Amino acid sequence: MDRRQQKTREAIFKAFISLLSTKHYDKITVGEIINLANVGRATFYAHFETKDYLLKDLCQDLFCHVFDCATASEHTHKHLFCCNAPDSVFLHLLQHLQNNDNNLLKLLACPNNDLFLAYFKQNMAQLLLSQNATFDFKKPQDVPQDYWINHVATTFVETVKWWIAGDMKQSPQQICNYFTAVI
Amino acid sequence: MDRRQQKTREAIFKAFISLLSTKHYDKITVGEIINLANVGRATFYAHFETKDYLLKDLCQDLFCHVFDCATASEHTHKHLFCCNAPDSVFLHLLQHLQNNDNNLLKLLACPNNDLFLAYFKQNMAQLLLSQNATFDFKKPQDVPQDYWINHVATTFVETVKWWIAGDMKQSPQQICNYFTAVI
DNA sequence: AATATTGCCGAACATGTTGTTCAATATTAT
DNA sequence: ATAATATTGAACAACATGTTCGGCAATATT
Repeated sequence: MDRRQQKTREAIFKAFISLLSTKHYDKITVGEIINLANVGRATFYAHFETKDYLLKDLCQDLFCHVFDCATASEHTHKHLFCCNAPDSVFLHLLQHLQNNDNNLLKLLACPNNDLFLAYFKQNMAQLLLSQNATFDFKKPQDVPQDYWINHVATTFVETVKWWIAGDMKQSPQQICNYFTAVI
Repeated sequence: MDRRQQKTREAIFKAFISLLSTKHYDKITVGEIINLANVGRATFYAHFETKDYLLKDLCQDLFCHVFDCATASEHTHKHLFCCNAPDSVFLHLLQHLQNNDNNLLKLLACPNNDLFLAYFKQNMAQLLLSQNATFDFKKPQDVPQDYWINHVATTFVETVKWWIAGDMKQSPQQICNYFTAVI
């Protein structure tokens, strides 16, 4: 890809993230984004059809990386999955979050950024499906599978939100314990 | 209150609910609302500062009624709470939902109506706090109280969402069972 | 019943946002 | 070098917001 495209794309992403951390998604205008990104109006629309697509693309980039890491870790540090610790994929994600990889933290802390959280949840559910065998044994017998998946994904996202809202005073391990305690 | 005010207020609420059930909150314009409600522009703004306040007021009206019912039921049909059935307040709410009281269903089924769901959750959490003694015994010992409250409220809201998304094929009792199974 | 108060109307208005277009310019690839 | 491609910035129409106003209609007060 053209170096120019990369530069503007990243500038827009960066400006967007920065704005998201200070105000609600709905209240951010394209004008603000392009000002902060120092990019022409026409350029913005050459990259992103609308603001909604910008968020979508950003999420795709972000989650693609994080969750690829998570699944890749099956191979790279497989030990996490081999020692009777079926929750470790969660722990792993929490540690990523604590390191604030990819500014995910900023976005999760945004006031009411529901669209973003929906994408997060969606990716979680997908991950859970693929990891199905690993944690399946926990599921109560008489509950539908999709209900269960949705519940676990939701609970994880909510747990993270709660963690961040409280300034992340607990360790990832501690949070992971809370999470597994209620699941 | 003046009869005229009531009429327009209700007309606006009705139009708003109707629109919400067909499209996303963000995409609804004040113009559409006043057209459907058959109300002048200035009148709308005499009643509601902005569209956000309209939603807020609507939620207040709705939840105030539903949750007042729920807490009032402690007195009116106290039997629900006296027979070793600490989950019955949930069942009670689910039955309300199935009857589609106050069009709550329509609103819950809306695509991505996160603000509304946030209000719902908030009220749930409040209810849980007030009912604390009733269900407290379920809480895992080593988990913070506010984390637990948030978790239960979230799970309930998600359960309802899942129920509605699947066209409410299960009975309230069945849903209540799922809910208690995962909690 | 007469009067004062209050709410409604609807049109017009300033303001701001969106998404498109276009010609000029700068950067990259061949 | 030259062709292809990305960026710019300004201008534009279309639309949404929230305010203002004088005239009108429904209520409340006496």
